This record gives sequence, C-alpha cells and structure tokens, in this order.
Amino acid sequence: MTIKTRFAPSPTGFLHVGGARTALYSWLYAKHNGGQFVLRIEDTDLERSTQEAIDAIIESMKWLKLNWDEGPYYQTKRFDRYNKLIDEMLADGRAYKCYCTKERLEKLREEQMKRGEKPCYDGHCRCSQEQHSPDEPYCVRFKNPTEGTVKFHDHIRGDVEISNRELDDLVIRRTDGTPTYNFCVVVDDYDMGITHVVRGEDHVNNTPRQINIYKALNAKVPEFAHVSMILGPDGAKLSKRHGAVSVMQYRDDGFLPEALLNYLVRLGWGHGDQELFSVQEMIDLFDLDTVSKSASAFDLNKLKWMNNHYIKTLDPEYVASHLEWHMKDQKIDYSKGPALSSIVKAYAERCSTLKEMAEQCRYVYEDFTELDEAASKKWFKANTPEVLTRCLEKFAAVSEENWKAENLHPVVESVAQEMEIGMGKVGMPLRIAVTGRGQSPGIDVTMELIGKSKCMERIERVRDMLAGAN
RNA sequence: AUUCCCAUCGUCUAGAGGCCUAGGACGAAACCCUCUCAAGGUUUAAACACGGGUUCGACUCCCGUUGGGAAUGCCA
Repeated sequence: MTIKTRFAPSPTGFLHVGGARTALYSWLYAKHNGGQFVLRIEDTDLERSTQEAIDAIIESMKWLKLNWDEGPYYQTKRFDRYNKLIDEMLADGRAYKCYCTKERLEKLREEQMKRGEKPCYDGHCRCSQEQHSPDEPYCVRFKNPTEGTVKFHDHIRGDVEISNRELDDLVIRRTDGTPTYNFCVVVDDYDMGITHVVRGEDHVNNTPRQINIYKALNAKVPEFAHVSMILGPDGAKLSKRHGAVSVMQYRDDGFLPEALLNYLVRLGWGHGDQELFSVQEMIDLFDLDTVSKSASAFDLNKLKWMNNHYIKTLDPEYVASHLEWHMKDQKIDYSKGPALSSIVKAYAERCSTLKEMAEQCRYVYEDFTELDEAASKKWFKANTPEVLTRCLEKFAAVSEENWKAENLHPVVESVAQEMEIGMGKVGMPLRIAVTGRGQSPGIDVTMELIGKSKCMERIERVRDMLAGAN
C-alpha cells in the first residue's frame, strides 16, 4: 500500500508554527515511506476563509520547501460531490433533516448545562413525525449510532476509545446548503486515498464522529496521528502575544528554513541524543510512533542557536541568497561592495539571525556619521591620534589589490609592537573609526570588506577629529 | 458539568522493569582562548508532580489524586 498523507489547513489566518510542524510531520512520514503528500485547503467556512490566507499558507509551504505531490485542492470546489453524498444519505436514512431553530437549540443547551449535563443535540428531529412544508429551512444531521463504542489506534496517542452515547447527531449540511467540516474531511480523505491522517490534537475528539461517517459511507477508515499543541514560553497556548507565530514572521525575523524545520522536528520528537538533522536525515529517521504525546513550549533561544548553526555551516552562497532578502528589506544597497557570501563568512559566528547580519554589516556598504559613544569613551585615549596616524602611514603602503586581511593583520601588529601597547589598543580605535561601532568581525577582515579607500577616509576623519579636540 | 488527552532539569528531549549515582541539547553560572563582540573549549548547578499497588526490583506497568490542555458549534 502506498502511503498518502495530507496537510489540510483552513485559510483563516497565516500558517502558524504549530501548523507548520504538523505539516512537516505529515510530509516526513510520506517521504520516509516513499509515499505521497497532498495539500488541501479546507475553506468550507465561507465567512472566515480569505484568499490572503491561502496565499500566505502556500508561500509558507514553499519557503519551508514542503513540496506537495497533489493539490492544492479546495473544498469549495467540491461542494457538488459532498451534496450528492448527503442527498444519498438523506434518501436512505443515514442522515435526516433537522428543522430545529437556533432558539430551540440554545435553550436546550442552556437547560442541559444547568442540569450539569454535557450539551448535546437531543435528536428531536431524528424521530419526529412533524410535517414540514417544502420551503421550510432545514439543515442535515448525521445519524450517529446510539450504541457501542468507537475505538481507534492513534500513532502518537495509542488506543483511544469513546462511547457512542457521548456523540450526538452532528450537522453535516448547514441551512444555507453548505456542507460542514466534519463531513468534508471524511469525504476528501476517502476520495483522495489518504492512508494516514496527521493533524492537530484538537481533532482527537472529532475522530470518533468521523469514523462513524466513514463507516456510514462504507469507506475504509484511515490511520490517525494527533500531534500535540505548541505552547508559549509561559505554558499557555502559543499566540501572537508571545511574539512571532506565523512562519512568514520567522522568515522576516531572519531565520533560515533549515533552522525552523530542524527546530520544529525536535520540538516533539527525538532520535537519541541527536539535535541537528538535515532534511534528508529527518526523512530517514522520522517516525510518527515516537512523537511525544505532551504539549511542548516554544523556545526562541534554541531556535536562534540552531539558526546560528545553519548560518555557520550551510553553503555561504546559499545563506547569502537569504541574506539578500534582508538587505533589500533593510534597504541597504549592496551592489557596490563585497559579495554577500563574503559577508556571511565574516559575520556568521556573531549573528543568530540574518536580520541581525544585515543590520551589522551596514557600514560595509554605507557611510555613517555617528560613532558609538560608549566604545569611543572606553577606547579613545590620548595616544589614539598617534596610533591612527601610524596605521594610516603603513596602510598607505598597502596597495588596493593587496588589501587583504592577511596583509592588514601584520600592520596592526607592528603598530602595537612599535608603540609597545596591546593589540586591543590599536584594534579597537581602528574598529571604531572604520565601523563606528564597538564590535565587528576581526579588524583585519572587516577592513578588507570595507575596502582601502573607505578605510583610509574613515580613519583619517576620526584621527583629525580627535587631534583637533586635543 | 461531562467526555477525551497529557505529566523527566527553567525549556526541548533520551529512557520501552535492573544498563539511572537519570544521559544529551538550549538557556544560566564559572574558567580558558582573545583586537571587540561572538564563536569555540573545559567545568558546574538543575528533573522522574504526588499517593497507592504489581514485582526480587519501577522513571518505566496498573489504579487513584493533583495539576494542565482539548472537545462538547449550522468554526475548522
């Protein structure tokens, strides 16, 4: 049997990291088993579904490189199919028309709550003999079995069993004629040949109802895996007030898809002591049956650590292609300076995000007027003009084409030696002069990146400024 | 209220009855390295929610308590 999984988000908002993890697990399971992965948009809620959300979900999936073999399918395009089945069920009594008004249902619920009962539809129209005129509005309810229990084996949770007495007759077609989610998923998963349904934990309670529908449709029941929730750092359900929740926000904040994927796969799953997984390793090693049952808290620090790891270890050209996005985002014109891959090489170890990297390397491409105050105060001494002057003299002797870190480093060293001061007393004033900041990559590589003419200009300017002040 | 689900360091996890004096990672602390900031290296602190069973033996199995979460929609 070919394994076929799907990811079926409802387009009511952006792709949440929780949804992304579910999609990843589903995708990995299919890939691991040489199966197929389907993307389906569950847009039966006409009120809340938006094209904007559909676009955002697709963009997120593409950014994460979670490619799908089929789809995207849209439930709204399959209404005829659902309604045909519902009509058939209506005809042979697997479903029935319900004329109950909202008011009656509300009252019923209130009374049940008051009595301390679980609010459930009472089956009023299931057995009613009332006559209704053809133009009276109605919805359609599924005739759920009243006896017995529903059992299923969940790949993550194990065996789950619930009594049919807990389940009421759910609405499968609204009064306005549109079918509802619990019915559509079943029909879709059946029609599309889904063998394994991997989805969020919030669907565990719906599963028994859906299994009953599968049976009513005489369809093969797929296997299930319900993935737990993702919590914020405070243990509450992860939401916007915790910071970034949408996949695109992580892109905007400077994360690499490789890092997000690795972080997400480890959040709820492990393979011994291994922390770092390439996508191929994930595919080879991932297993639904060992996914953690409990909810897990999102730890931004660990994601940052992983992001830094991938910034350092992935091909600099590749990382640069992502950095490019942030350079544009921050409106830094990088066309007249060093290649972005050389920025990646120099800044990788000191940046946990690409957004930071873009911010930090700005002075390589643009001039600045302000110098970091704290750093200046700490490192600019009485002898600084002399230090800078000596550097300037020696740097002048280095040609443009020899303006390389390995040739610049000896200059700094020799100035320190000649003046009998530490490297820091030379390097730091230089760094501040050339970058305007108190921190940067090694002073030699930094100067190489900035280039000779700009370095000379900047050093001179600061030297003159300090000399003038004395 | 009812039903279902969950429970190992602050966080993510390893652990499928003896391998556990509970391992790793992030974070934290300390030290080393060092031209800054990082990165890197070494080290330290830090957990089996509680109570009963079962067993020669329980982090691991069972029951209960407590604490979280979800569902009970003509949302998905």
